[in-house]
Amino acid sequence: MNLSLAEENYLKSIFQLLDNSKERINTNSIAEKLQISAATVTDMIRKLSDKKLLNYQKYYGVHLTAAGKKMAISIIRRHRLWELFLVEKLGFKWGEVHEIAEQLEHVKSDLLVERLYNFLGRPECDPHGDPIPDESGNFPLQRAIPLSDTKVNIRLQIAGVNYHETDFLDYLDERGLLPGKKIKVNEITQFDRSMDIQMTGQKKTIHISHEVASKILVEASA
Amino acid sequence: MNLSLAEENYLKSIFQLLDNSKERINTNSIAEKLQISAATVTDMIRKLSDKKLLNYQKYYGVHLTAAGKKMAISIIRRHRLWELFLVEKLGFKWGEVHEIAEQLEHVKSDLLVERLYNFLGRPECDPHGDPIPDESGNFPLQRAIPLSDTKVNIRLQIAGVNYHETDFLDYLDERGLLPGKKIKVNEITQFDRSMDIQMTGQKKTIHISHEVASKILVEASA
DNA sequence: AGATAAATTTAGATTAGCCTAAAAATATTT
DNA sequence: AAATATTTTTAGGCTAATCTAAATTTATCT
Ligand SMILES: [Mn+2]
Ligand SMILES: [Mn+2]
Ligand SMILES: [Mn+2]
Ligand SMILES: [Mn+2]
Repeated sequence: MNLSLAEENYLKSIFQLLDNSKERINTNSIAEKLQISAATVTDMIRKLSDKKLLNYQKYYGVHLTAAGKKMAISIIRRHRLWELFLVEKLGFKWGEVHEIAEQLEHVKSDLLVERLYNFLGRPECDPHGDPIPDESGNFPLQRAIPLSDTKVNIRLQIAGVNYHETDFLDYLDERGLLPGKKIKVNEITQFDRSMDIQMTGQKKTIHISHEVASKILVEASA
Repeated sequence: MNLSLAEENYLKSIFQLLDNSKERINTNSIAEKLQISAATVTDMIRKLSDKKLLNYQKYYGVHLTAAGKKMAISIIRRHRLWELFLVEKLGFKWGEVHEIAEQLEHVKSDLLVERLYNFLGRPECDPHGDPIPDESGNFPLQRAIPLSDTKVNIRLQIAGVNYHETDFLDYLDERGLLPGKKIKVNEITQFDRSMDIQMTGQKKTIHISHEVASKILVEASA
């Protein structure tokens, strides 16, 4: 099945909106995510339905078929591999890569993807800590939790973020709060749930709001 | 100026057809190169003419403006950098990369191109020996000549090819006749101008036709 | 020079992917 | 249960990039 750029973007967006939990999503949510009109979405989901990539029930939204899901995961895989390539190999910052990966993800060549995957060392996560599915479409287990859900004095490692706006990524960049970095929460202010955190081997503490902490993902560190 | 994929392909093809020598090229040659109808070409060159990327005189063909030439060179630069990336970094064979580079060349990001260029060591040639223009659009000097134009017993180095069909590249691949390899012509058969060549440090000689020799580019070797 | 051939343009369609406005269906509120 | 609001679909249109067939222009041949 050879899909157009537009079709691929719809599938990817629908997959992300379903979010492994919702049974079906509605026309308007797709329209909003892709910043196009609802009328256009109706046309396209009808087309994708004809191609058996999703199930569409008039007035009641869509969900992906197995084939549609497979395609969506493949596009996400490509996106994340390219993002990692841009950061790891070309020295881009993590806030700079999304737009470029939006283009690169549509390059059609299975061989290319597999070679890129190996070139990058068969990675499990992209620069933002998002999981990269393997060749078969299986996602690696994610055991990261929001920093805001942890307690003080536990050794943690930054795994990624669950919010991808460039401003936020730049904010973390400036403070050195990047994936792989080891940190510890020194104190949590009960009042506003803001926290003082400290990076392993550094004296200085960093104070971040609950809002920020809730967008940083961490896992237990050895 | 943000060009569509189609517009970029027209500019690249027109640049290649003009070949640094022709004053102007005609509608049919573009149609044939891009495998589309002449009527479609007329429409598109009118559009590119409106955008001041080429000069078009009805019934008398086109030639590129400075702006059009600059764009064309930029696309060729991207194409060749990606081809080199695929061969050097991802281990593709030189016959496998063209189609993928046809897609990658249209990814829009100047920063990406410059980072890729540096990642590859600011190269002067793509995997087929074709010159890669620098940031300003200047092509490195090419001093390679067809193998068929050389004499016997001169130390030569393979620089590239001037024919890019996969079958031909595979033929050279099988015989180890790749860019960088040092060779010497042992004997030229007057009758059909076929030649016996030998790779430096190897006993075995390889016999190739004039046709093949005319498609291999070589330069003097130290 | 006139006839014929070839190349080019014009005219009229088509498809994908988008739009707005109006109509229809569903959901929510009173 | 009506009325109202929201969501979705339908209808009709637009642009980019393509096509075929017909008309026109230029080039070549006798
Ligand atoms: Mn991204
Ligand atoms: Mn995309
Ligand atoms: Mn190529
Ligand atoms: Mn191309």
